[in-house]
Amino acid sequence: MEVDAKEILKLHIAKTAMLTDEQFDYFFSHFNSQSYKKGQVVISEGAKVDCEYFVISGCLKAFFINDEIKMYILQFAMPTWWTSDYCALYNQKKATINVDCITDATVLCLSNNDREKICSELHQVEHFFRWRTNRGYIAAQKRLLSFMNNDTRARYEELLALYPQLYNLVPKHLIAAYLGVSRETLSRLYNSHK
Amino acid sequence: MEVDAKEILKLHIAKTAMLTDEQFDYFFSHFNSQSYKKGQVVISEGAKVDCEYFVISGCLKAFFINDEIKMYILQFAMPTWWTSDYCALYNQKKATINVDCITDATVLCLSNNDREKICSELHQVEHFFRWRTNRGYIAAQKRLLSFMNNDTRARYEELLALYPQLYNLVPKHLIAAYLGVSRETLSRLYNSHK
DNA sequence: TTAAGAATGTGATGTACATCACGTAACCAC
DNA sequence: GTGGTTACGTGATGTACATCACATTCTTAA
Repeated sequence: MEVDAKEILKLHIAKTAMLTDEQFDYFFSHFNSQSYKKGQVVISEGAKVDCEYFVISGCLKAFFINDEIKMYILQFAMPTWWTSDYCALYNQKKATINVDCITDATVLCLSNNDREKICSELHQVEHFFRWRTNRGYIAAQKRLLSFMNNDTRARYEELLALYPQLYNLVPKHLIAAYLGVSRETLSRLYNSHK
Repeated sequence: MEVDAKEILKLHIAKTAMLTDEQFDYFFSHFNSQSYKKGQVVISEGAKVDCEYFVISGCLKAFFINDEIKMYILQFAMPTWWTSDYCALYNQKKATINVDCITDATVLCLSNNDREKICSELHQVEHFFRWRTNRGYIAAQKRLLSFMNNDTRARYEELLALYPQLYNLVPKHLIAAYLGVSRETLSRLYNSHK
């Protein structure tokens, strides 16, 4: 399992950065493996945020709760995805969002300090994180556009096209929370024909 | 003017990265200064995207046109902001969004190739761009949350709190296009008391 | 100076959604 | 198995918004 996780991260990094085996081993030595049960909380609003998380297996969600009532999902985190409360992490603030596990999950944790340390020690690691964040930025911008431009049905179909696994993996009210509509509306949507 | 621009960029970079004067001069040598008139197009959909733009003066907008009808504004770019079609730029694709000038403007252009070149040559430059993108990512995520969570009035007030200059600088239908509502709705919104 | 085009206001009407309310079915714990 | 919680469907009603239509100013160019 440990070995698997290391291999998964290695392949993931190799797509963007060139690291020698020794460099990668050094890089990897800063990660801690962690296992969670379905429903377990990883980051909770108001708490201190120390780490970001690289998902090895399972599925997490990053979400915001408004007025203690409505939940909005910022991101589903599947294997090889990164997640955290980046706003809190990078600015050393208390968490404003929550992260928990939709299924049992294993992740690799990297602390903020260690990330900054290895980024300054290894230029290629800094390069990797620049590109990773870049892709995240582009994805967030696309989702923003989709929000403004498309109606709920189109966004629903877009989501399932992007993550076909999601339909069977997560309960529908979470999909609704990602799309930003009520579960009732989503239910009516895919039960009406077409 | 040239001197001003250089100084503005230098101060901007210094907030995130430590560059010696020679390093900064070298960095700066990759930028081209460019002036535009109000209404001039910087990037148009379907065209090749070569550069990103650092705004020295004036105000630009990055926007998407849907079905040749409705416009959605992704970003207003004010002095010391960066803008481009990053999706197209980083993936070497044709532009899917447009960028043009709301007012007369001067910018510093940096080509994709040159950015990658100086990023690999100067670790501190890579560091700068990682942080810049990071801030963009966090801002995009916040805006996404605001879209899901807040109604139009709250988003309108949020926008004006963030950019007080905007109210007098840009026509209201552009503010509506940023908020993702019709200009009629926005008009009714701030003309109804409260 | 004038004419044309933008930007803005405002009414009337339609609609996609939220919300509330209630019901049923599936899952889990003891 | 039984009771409790979670997931999910579906009707009725309300509302924030889009859309269309038209009037009014403000801007700009010839």
